[in-house]
Amino acid sequence: MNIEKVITEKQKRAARYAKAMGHPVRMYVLELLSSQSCCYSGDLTEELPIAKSTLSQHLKELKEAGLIQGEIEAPKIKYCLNRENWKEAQFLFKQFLRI
Amino acid sequence: MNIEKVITEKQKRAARYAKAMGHPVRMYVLELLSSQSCCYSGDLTEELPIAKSTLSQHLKELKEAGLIQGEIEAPKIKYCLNRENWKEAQFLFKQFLRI
DNA sequence: ACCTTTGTTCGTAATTTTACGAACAAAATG
DNA sequence: CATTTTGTTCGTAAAATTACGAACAAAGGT
Repeated sequence: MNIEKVITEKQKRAARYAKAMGHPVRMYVLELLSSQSCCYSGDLTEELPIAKSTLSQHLKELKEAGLIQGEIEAPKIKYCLNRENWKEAQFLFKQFLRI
Repeated sequence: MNIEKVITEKQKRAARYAKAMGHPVRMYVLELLSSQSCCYSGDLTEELPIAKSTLSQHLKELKEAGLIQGEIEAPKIKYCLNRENWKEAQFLFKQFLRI
């Protein structure tokens, strides 16, 4: 009854993405990026009532989960969805939710 | 820049569901329930290599997020998806992921 | 060169999550 | 009525999450 044998890789990947989506601020960022292709974190700092260090942490989590990526456009950083992983997330949730 | 004004209720609901889905064990349970309409937590205890108290905690979280519900069928408890909220989750993720 | 802008990292703190075993509760079964 | 089955709750501990401000780093503008 090894955990590796019971829970599939797909389930783990889906859970990983879900976890990253599991905070209102991160959900906000993802939804923004899925609607407008990219944004600067400065915009987010202005819009969201959280410290920039906190936002930075949330963006880092989204990056580590593979859902977004940042591109330096000095002195700013342009964030976009990571299209490949976004597609995977779409696929996994589609299957999972049967939609 | 009130948090309530920036982040929508939908985003908060979606994040709440995502958070509940954000653990492999809970993902496993949800996927099982979406595939077979119901199960007994005893079955889960046998399948999953975790303490029954831990499983109970995960089921409680899924219940509190509104994704599942338990029905007493003494001495067991039968778990099913909460169809209404599951539909809402489907809807929210469908919108969010654009699928 | 200096200053401003932009964003990360660090240090810290409070809270939440995850996990376990032991104890407990409820109810069926012998 | 004692025992077994089933699952929750409690106590505890370790780790992760969330949040902030201060300090720092990088690079563009003056």
